Amino acid sequence: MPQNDPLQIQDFLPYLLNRAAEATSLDFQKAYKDRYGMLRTEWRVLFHLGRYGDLTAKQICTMADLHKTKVSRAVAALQDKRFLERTEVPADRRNELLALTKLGQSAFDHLHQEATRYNETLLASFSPADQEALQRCLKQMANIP
Amino acid sequence: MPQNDPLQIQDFLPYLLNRAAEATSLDFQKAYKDRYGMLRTEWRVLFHLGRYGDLTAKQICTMADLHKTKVSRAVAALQDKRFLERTEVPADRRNELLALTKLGQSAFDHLHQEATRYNETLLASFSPADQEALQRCLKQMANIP
DNA sequence: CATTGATAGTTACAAATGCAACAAATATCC
DNA sequence: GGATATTTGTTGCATTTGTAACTATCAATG
Repeated sequence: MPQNDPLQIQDFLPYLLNRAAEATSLDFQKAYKDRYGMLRTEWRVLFHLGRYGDLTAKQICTMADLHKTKVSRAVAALQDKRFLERTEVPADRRNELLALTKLGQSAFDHLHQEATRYNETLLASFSPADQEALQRCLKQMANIP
Repeated sequence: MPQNDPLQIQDFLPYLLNRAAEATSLDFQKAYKDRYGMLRTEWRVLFHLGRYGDLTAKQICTMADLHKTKVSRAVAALQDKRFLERTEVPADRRNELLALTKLGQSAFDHLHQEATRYNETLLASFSPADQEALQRCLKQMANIP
């Protein structure tokens, strides 16, 4: 049984994933930070509402695996910026349904387009087989179906 | 030219990478957080010193792509916990060479073993081809040679 | 060698995060 | 139907991070 070389830091997946995540996130941040004054979590929440329709905060927590505190503050910030509105759900007044405003919708439309373009550019440098392997492995590690 | 489906959040690489990075990092954190009281950046710095020998803070900044502030604080914390010592470099007194203590070395030995095991377990669920594709794509996105 | 500029590292302050405690509404169980 | 538990969401406080300003040392240029 051969003794392998000692693990290098750049082969340690949590490290490698963090570096790749930070590099790409900081890169894409250029699309929303200055223009819309959003933070990363706000952009994530906006994406969910724009792409998947009106949701409650709890639903976003579950879908995005975000802590309710983080979502609560992102929602408040998006509301301050007039990107979304809350409407009470009479059936269960603990819930508040979150919906994008016209402004929020147009920001989403633009950013979703940018995200699509960015993603395509990133993926374009990999072979189709690599793209497929990458997505499959990442989803498994992230516990995403 | 076919119009693809609108991009899903779980196919957006910065998001997917962040989720995978968080999931694996939180998982591996179990190895060092309670037992050694380290934060993620401290563990990273420890790894560099243990794996690559004595380094200056600046060298760690460059290698790990970390801001000097973060490294400065991680080094101070590791020093407080007696995991490393600083020695002045007479040739250039701006530099301080960082070296693990016996305690730091033994923590590294243990954690490096844990990291190796953790990494192997993670990778074991992927085919060799997938493993190779994953590492290649991640390194490219992270700008790591 | 004196002035200016660059580099290594620290610190101060503001912003963001995590965690626990909290309030309000609903569900459960006797 | 009333006590208790659970769920949704917010708030307060401590910790962590990011940014910019700072100190100290060295390099370069006249």
